[in-house]
Amino acid sequence: MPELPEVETVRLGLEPYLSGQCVKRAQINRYDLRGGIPKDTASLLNGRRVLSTERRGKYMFWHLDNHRSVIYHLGMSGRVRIYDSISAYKEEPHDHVILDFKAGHRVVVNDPRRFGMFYTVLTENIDKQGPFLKMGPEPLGNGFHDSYLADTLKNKKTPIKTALLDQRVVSGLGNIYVCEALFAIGVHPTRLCCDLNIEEISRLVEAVRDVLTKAIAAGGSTLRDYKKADGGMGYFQHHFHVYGREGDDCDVQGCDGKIMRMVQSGRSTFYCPKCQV
DNA sequence: CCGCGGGCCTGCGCGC
DNA sequence: TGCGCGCAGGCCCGCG
Repeated sequence: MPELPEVETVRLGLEPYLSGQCVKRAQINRYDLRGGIPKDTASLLNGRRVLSTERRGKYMFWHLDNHRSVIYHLGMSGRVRIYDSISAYKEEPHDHVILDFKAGHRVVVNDPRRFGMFYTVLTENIDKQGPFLKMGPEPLGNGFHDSYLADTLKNKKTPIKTALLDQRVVSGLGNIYVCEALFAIGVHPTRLCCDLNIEEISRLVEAVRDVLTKAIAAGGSTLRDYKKADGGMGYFQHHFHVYGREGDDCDVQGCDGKIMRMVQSGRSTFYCPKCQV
C-alpha cells in the first residue's frame, strides 16, 4: 500500500544511487506488469545517465539524459532493492527489472503482484500523459489549500472518504492516510463532500498535510509488502489511530468508543463512531 | 460527465 | 496438518 509517504521514502533512498549515475545495462525479466513494460525500455535505458528523480502523487520519475523519463508506480507490492555490487545480488522471485550502473551497483525492481507500472515517456510529454492529465495538486504543495478543496468538494455528492481517494481531487493519498486524516478532524467517512463546512475543510487540509509530513519523517508505513529501498522498515504504522485497528479501543482520552470497519466503494474504512460525526 | 463496481494479481492468515 | 477462501487495494475500464 505505498501511498505518497512510502513513494517519497523510496525515492529519497534511491536518489544517491540514481542521480548522476550512468546505466551500464538494463535487463527486463518479465514485461507483464500493469500496462506492460514497453519492449524498447531496456534499450532506452542502456548507457543513459539519470539526471534527477521526482515524485508526483504516487508516481516516481527518473529523468534520463535522452529527453526521456522512467515512470515507475509501485502499485500494491512494488519494492526496490539496492546492491553495492553485482556479486552481492541475491535473486528473488519477481525481480522484474534489473539496472546495473557503471559505478558498480545494481538496482532491482521487484513486484510480486505486478500491479506496478514501469515505462518511459518523452519527458516533455509527461503532463500530457494519462494519469497526470487530470491529477490533482500535491497535498504538500502550494496548490492544495482551503479554497481549492472547498471549490472541488462543494458540488460533490460522494462520501468524503471516496473523494479523498480520487487522485483528481488530491494526488498521493490512499486508504491509510485518508482514514487517519478523517479521524484526526473528527469527520465521519460517510459524510458527503457538499455537506462539509469551510471550517471542516480547512482542518482537513491541515490534517492531510500533517499526517503525510509525519509519515514521511517516519520513513513511511511498513505493512505487508512495503519496505524502504534500503530494506529497512518505515515506522509510521505505530502511529495509526484507526487503520487496521478494528475492535481496538479508541486512543482519544476519555473516548470509550471502539474502532469500526466498514466498506465504502469496495474498500475498508476504519473510523471511531464516537469521535467521527 | 460522474459515480460505482468489477477485474487485475499474489501472498498471507484464518477457519474448518 | 492442509487446503481453500477472503482480503489487501491503486488504478483502469465499462456500465448506468
